[in-house]
Amino acid sequence: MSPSVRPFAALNSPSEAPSVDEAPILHIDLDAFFASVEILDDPSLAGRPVAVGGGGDRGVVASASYEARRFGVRSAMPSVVARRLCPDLIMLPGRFDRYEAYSREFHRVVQDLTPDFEPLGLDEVFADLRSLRRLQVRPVAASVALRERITNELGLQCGVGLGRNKLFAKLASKRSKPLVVDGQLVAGPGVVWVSPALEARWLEELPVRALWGVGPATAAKLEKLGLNWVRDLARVDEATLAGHVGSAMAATLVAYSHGEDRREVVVDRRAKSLGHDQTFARSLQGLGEVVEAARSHAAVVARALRGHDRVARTISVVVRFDDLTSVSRSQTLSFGVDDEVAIAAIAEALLGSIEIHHAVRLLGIHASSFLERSQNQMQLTFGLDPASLDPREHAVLVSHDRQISHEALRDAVDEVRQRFGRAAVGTAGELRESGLDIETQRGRHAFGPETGHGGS
DNA sequence: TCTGGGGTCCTAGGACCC
DNA sequence: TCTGGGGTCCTAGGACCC
Repeated sequence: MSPSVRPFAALNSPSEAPSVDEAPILHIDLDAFFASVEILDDPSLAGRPVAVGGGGDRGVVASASYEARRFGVRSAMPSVVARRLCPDLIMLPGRFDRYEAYSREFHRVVQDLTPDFEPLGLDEVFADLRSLRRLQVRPVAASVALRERITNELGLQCGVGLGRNKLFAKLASKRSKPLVVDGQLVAGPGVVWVSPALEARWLEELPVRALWGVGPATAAKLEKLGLNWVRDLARVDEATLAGHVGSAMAATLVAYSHGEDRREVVVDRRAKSLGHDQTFARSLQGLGEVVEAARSHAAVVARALRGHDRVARTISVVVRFDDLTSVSRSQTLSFGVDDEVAIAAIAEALLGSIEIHHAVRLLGIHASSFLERSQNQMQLTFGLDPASLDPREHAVLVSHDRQISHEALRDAVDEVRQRFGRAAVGTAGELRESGLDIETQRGRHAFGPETGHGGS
């Protein structure tokens, strides 16, 4: 059931146009973004069912054109299913450099309206309009102009939502979009404002699943409690709810059910982690193949870290088996790394502690606990008496070389192995037998269990 | 129909410090 | 002999978002 609230229908009525204080938060969402970029770059695709995503047996749809959606194709749907629903579906692998380029242009247009905006992924933005109060900016007029510029300058369609907070702005932008009804495409209103007077009516008709943060698992828990609608949440005891969904989620849900959302528009959100995951078309068999894959993963992560001018103190690995169970391991170092040999060494030691009992369909390596690269050495020395440090770690500090010392890294790898006991060491031995020792990669680093620094 | 890859945040338990 | 409470950091796993 959908809320019986008209979209903002009076764009030409100044008396109904909200002020910045009535509609301070704006949310824009580009329509079918990846698929639309593909169609712009290849106009022969226009009017045809196009999806971007993984094409193989294990792929999913990342973005689907409205023509594809008429057949029921949706984001996150397995590609196998999508092709079944739409045999003529044109499945494209995705060109993220292009999407990033369009995304930058998108942000440039938003920037012209206000610098107070927060991107979410490549195709969405929240903006806080309050700094425009004194410029007499009217949110609806600004939204209409924004849509026009995005259409004219980028060739992309989008929907805009306006509301008192992020919760309502996002609900509104969703309502602004085109809709597929009985296989037919119905145009959306383009700009929707949830006026404060109508907030309660919007919430009244909304299923819990429509709220930010409520996915399949939480929705199932709520359903068991008889909580299917947002209005049900408004009457629930928060402490009781917390017993089922955790205290943070309970507080958030109860607040949302009353139309309250304290989330700010955060302008300079900096990444807190960065990683690379890959699902293999053919699952990997045994530790040797997994370790080999980890090398190239480490190189990807290292490049990304350097691209962001960061070093990471924490390296994590995640392995997903064919039975879809996952295991992760992580290690936090006393220093940051951004070097593929170092990341590979830590990752391999962590992988050595995982029992590879099934074929491996996914491997991920992630980096977090960032330091500014320029701070790495200083961070270590600040407040520390070098005399209290392990002499080998001290060697890192006194070296002004950006590269973490051989010895410090070897100690870190040893620490991983100590944490996980003999099994990890034994597994590392297997690595050597499989000829995958890390010293093969660069020649001067060797982190075998007992070899010390070998190398050529 | 059977689940990607980029991320964020939360939780619970344990270690450690004061 | 048996036992505090708060705070921080780390780890593993889970859920969610685009």
